[in-house]
Amino acid sequence: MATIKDIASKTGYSIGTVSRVINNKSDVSEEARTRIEEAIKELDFHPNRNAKMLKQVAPSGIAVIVRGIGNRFLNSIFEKIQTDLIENGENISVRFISETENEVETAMRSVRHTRPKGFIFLGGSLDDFTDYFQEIPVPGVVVTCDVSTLNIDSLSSYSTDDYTAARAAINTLITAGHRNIGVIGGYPTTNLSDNLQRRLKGAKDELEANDLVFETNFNYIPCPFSYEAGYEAANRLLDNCPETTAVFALSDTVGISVMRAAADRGMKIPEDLSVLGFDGIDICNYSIPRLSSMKQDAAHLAKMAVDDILIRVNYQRPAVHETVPYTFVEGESIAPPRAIK
Amino acid sequence: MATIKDIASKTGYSIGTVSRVINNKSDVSEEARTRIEEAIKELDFHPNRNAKMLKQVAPSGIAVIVRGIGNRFLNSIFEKIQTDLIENGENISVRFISETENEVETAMRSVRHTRPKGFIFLGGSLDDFTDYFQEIPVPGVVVTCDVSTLNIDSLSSYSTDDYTAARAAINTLITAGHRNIGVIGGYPTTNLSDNLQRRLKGAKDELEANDLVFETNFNYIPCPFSYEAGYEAANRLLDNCPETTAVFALSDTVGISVMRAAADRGMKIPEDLSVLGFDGIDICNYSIPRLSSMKQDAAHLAKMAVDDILIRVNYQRPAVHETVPYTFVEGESIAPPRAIK
DNA sequence: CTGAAAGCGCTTACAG
DNA sequence: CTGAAAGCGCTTACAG
Repeated sequence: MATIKDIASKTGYSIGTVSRVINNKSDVSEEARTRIEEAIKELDFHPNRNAKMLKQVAPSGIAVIVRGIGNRFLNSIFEKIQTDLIENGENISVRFISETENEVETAMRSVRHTRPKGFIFLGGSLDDFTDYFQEIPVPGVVVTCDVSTLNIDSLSSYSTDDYTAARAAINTLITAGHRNIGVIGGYPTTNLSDNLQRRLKGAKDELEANDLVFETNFNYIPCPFSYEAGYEAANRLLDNCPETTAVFALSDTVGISVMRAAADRGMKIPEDLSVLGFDGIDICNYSIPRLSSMKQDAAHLAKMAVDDILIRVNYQRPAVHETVPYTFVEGESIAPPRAIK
Repeated sequence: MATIKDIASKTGYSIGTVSRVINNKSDVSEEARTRIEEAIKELDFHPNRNAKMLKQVAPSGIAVIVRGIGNRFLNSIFEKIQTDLIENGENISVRFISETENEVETAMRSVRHTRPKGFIFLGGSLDDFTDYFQEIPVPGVVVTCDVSTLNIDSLSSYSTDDYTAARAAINTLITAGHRNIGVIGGYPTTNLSDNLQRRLKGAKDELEANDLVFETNFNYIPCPFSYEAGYEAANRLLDNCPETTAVFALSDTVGISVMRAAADRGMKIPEDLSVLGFDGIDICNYSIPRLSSMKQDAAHLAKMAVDDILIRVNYQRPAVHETVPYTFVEGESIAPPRAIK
């Protein structure tokens, strides 16, 4: 494998000069640049990144960490962020990690080894940031999860107002005439700054504000966001509360499996059961029936995150925490309950 | 950030000795090991991977390259491979790349920088391997794509027999009584070793063996594997051939959107239109109706790939190319055509 | 504009 | 069992 030395000896220049052309430094003669570039082509030379990073001081590029490998919603944000970043001429490195990994530890490793100028986190757990992010010397922004309560100067966040969106979701069902409403998805913890907890709290508060019940493991069934888990949870809910006429699913994936579970019980959607999802991923528009959903604005979130990091990477600016509007996307999965039709 | 020198001076040992305990070499006294390990904890020292890789000669770990970021089927294989590899105590590094990137170039960069012992490729394009894989000095295995025709000594492959599975798919529809069959998905190229091309060829051959037509852009509509593209393709197909009673979709994603498109045209599934997908991903079991599919055995593919690479990483063995059985998973999306009911 | 030299943080023979 | 030294492939002041 060709090294910088091979290029140097082949062209007769010193490795210092070769290094300068590799890194597009200005003080190199045209002739040197041309000859060295030719040699690089010829020998198929690629600088060893380890050696480069070992010595280089200036951080470069933006590191994106996506927490949730198969997560369609985060994937859709990622695709937009990638496009935006490339348009702005920034190098980008991505890591997809599973929900069980710690994104901030991943980031710390990244800082040590690849020295990015800044981070974008898609998804994330509040606790991970609380424990470690202070130690990371470059700015970051987290998307889909409000971290304003953490008060970390270098960490912005852009998220949907999950609490309000969830209240609106329940309200949509109530407005359609439903009084027997179930909730499925997520897991009950005490960390109320977590976005799923806000979603849950919103559902609870709106139900209770309307004198409706919200009881964990009765009409609220926690579950992970997979089809399988959602299906089981839906069955538990419908076993517990056979009079249920509407379900708010904390994610679209769960919403899809709720529809399936209902169908397997001979219920028609939306006539016998209304279902409302969350996120607004593409499958909503292709399921039968189409799944109504509280849609998070992925494109907007992506744009805010990119603009923010590109500025804060170059200028000292306080972190900002903003919320982007959600929209109710009407599908075909909500109708008034049979009784009042 | 603490370096190996800090540990050395803190403990009074030389950096050589510190390096030995970091790498679990045998010839270190118990006392040295203990004291150095303590210091490592205390100073929160993490070896700089760039420096390590720069010098280290012995390759380590298995690199997995997944080509297709949001691909549910490849994701499901990946999850199993990850588990298998961890159980075997192997370090694993993953890269998710998009279909437009070249997986072999990614691998070459990886070799240069992280020196893995071997590669597992999930998905892939034959052409990329043809051009470059010879230059990679460690063994590899590609999953879902048969590369036996390439005759690269260091490259195994495990795949579904796409050709036969596709013939069986069409045959299933014919057996159900269909004569007006459409095909959707993939793209027609000339590279017949590509797995999608085999799938396509299988469909074509089986149709023609039964005196049925297969005509690109008439009853075969090529399209990328997204809901949106599948939906449009389905509409084109049904516009072209209104008498279609069954569709073979080259992926489940496309199958789902075919069902949606048909429903939007007022067709009932399976009464008016039978749909058969390919891959057997989890959504098949949660769609309404459940999507019948030619299922690839993800768990089996994963196990074969891991066993293969773990052996060939340690012993000189010829590459092997094997095919794992597919299974027809019956859902609720296939019925006889109305006419003969 | 260019070269010579130091050094990034490690690993690895080589001595002892 | 341990240390001293060379060197991995680069970048970066420093001279000139």
